[in-house]
Amino acid sequence: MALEIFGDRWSLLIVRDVMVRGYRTFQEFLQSGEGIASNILAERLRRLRAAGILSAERAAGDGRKICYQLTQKGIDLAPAVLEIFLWSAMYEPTAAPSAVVDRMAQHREQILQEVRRRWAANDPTPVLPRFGDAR
Amino acid sequence: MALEIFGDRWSLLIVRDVMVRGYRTFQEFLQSGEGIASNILAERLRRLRAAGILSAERAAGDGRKICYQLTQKGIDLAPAVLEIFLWSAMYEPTAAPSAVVDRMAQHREQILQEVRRRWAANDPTPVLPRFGDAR
DNA sequence: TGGGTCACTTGCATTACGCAATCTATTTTG
DNA sequence: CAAAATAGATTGCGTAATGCAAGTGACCCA
Repeated sequence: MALEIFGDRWSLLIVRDVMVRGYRTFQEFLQSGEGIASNILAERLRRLRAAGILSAERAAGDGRKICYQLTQKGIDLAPAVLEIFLWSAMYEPTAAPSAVVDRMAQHREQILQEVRRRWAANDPTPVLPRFGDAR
Repeated sequence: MALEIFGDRWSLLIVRDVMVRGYRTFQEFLQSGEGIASNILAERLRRLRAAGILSAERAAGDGRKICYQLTQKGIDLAPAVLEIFLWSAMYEPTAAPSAVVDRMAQHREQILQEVRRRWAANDPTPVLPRFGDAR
């Protein structure tokens, strides 16, 4: 399995954040509340780019910011991310309300379509609210 | 997400091995060809038990062996493991033949049912052959 | 032009990991 | 029944990864 890439605590979390929370910049990842250190974040972003999962370009309008986005290879992780989320929500009491989760579990394809649509449209609107923290 | 549990290189690999390759004992995990060290394996098995994903009992017939099995919580990881496998197979050239993978991708539910059936029946027959190594 | 922001980088202490050897309990062999 | 073998796991030790705080250079804004 792809655990050379995801075999660590942060990489999949970054992918999820850009995928469903619409995060795009270093600061957003850094302040996402999971507590990743800045050097580790930089290293993971570099690794994800090297793996062809993220792409990066300077933000139009603010030359300091770098805008990270999922590649096709990256967005193709959506089903895996969704399944891990659903499992997590099923067994970790602090996550999203179970009614919401149940509904999500019954409409997997619909959710994936929406995630893919937002990716294609470059729409950073979060797919999910943050429910405390659904980590 | 459940990356306190899976945020490392080995835990998900162990779950996959017991889920689809039918591995049950310390030696089988150790010799699975991924190269995990014995101290790390012991620690991961302990952690997975503590997380309620694996259960362990002495093997009937040979009191030295310990037979690890997935709990309900563990087998519920099957969809996530499958999606990660499919993604991996899609993007890593060394994995299983693409015809096999394509067929799997089109019959997800069927495969999951088979995995669950073998779990319920305590049938250790591998679901997949090993294709070199589909890691 | 000065202060703030942004994406990192650096230095250093702590922790995790990989490897080989070792230990205990149990089983098999002679 | 004693000796060798096997299974699961632990220990010691060197290396790599991680966390934390501080710093750097490019860029933006008043």
